[in-house]
Amino acid sequence: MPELSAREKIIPSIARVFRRFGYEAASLSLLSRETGLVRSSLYHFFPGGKEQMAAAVLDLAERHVREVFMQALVTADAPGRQVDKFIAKLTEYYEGGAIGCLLSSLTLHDCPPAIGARVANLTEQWIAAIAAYLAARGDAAAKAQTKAERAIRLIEGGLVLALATREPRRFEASLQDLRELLA
Amino acid sequence: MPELSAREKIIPSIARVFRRFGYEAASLSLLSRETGLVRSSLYHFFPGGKEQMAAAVLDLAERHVREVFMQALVTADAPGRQVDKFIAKLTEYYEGGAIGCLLSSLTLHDCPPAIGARVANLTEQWIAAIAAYLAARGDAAAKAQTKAERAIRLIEGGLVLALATREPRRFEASLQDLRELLA
DNA sequence: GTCTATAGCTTGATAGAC
DNA sequence: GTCTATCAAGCTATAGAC
Repeated sequence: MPELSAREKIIPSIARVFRRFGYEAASLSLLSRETGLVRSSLYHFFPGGKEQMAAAVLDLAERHVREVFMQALVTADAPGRQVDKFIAKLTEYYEGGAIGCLLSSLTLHDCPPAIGARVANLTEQWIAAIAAYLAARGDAAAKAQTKAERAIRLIEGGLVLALATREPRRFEASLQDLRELLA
Repeated sequence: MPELSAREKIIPSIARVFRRFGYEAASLSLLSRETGLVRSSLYHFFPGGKEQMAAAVLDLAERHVREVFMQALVTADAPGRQVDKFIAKLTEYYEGGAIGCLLSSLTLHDCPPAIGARVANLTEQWIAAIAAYLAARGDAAAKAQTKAERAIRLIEGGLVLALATREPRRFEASLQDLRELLA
């Protein structure tokens, strides 16, 4: 377990603010409150300001998709339980449908072009990773791609519905559909 | 065709800004530019400011769901084409996946409690309306409810995916799944 | 690395002329 | 009904002490 730098330690807090408020509304005051650092201290770590903070958050999200979500699909505590583990990690990250997704948070509304491009890239990576898993399981390439896109839609649609109706259990229902899709 | 008041005429423009930018980031400057009215003129129509503008936009959206989307499910140009018409109206409203949904725009990020509550209510109305359609078609009540929630997830998830990857065609793919679900 | 202080702009909202 | 003018508060960002 490598020790985290002061900079790395605050990135999850920053990520939470972006997920909750989106790019524009994630003000430095909110980021300051959530990280426990005053505004100018944030500029010490991120001279590029908000945009650099968002970029750092996306770096972490990219690693999370690779090292947590996709890793769950290749290793599991019990044999044949990869999908269960994947879904457990999703539930954990999205707090059971109580908090939104970076991908939608940052791109549903306007954000700097560079950030939007990175979100698009990360989303494609995620789809490709799920498609690769399905292909390794025996699906034909085209079928795997279609199912992977459907999987992401299930996750994102379930989150939107859960947040809009304030019924987190609707995200859980979405994950049940996801379980069937990937099984 | 009832003639529209000056107030009613600008509401669609206001709606577009909220859909594009969300509640917080939909600034009066943006609303002013889109409607062609200066800020104080907007306050003439909406003394309650942004929150009242959002409420007016939700009133319109409620009517749209009832009078356009749900109406499509009960009347069609050709017999047995209700679902096709419904999907055509969705494509039109969401501009083929190029623009987001009010429901997600307003609630994915923070917004005044009254607005959040109204979005939750509108979402439930929409689910209930689709469930009622499915029940009238012969589905059992519980099955109709599950399928209706799945339908909304398909629409919302497809929009998020289309916007995040800047690939509007992914919304169209989502609507194909919706066609199968409702058929 | 963390802070105080401050600059300069944009925000939501109000007052009042026409 | 549309405008100009204005306000206090919030915003992003910078300078510089410790």
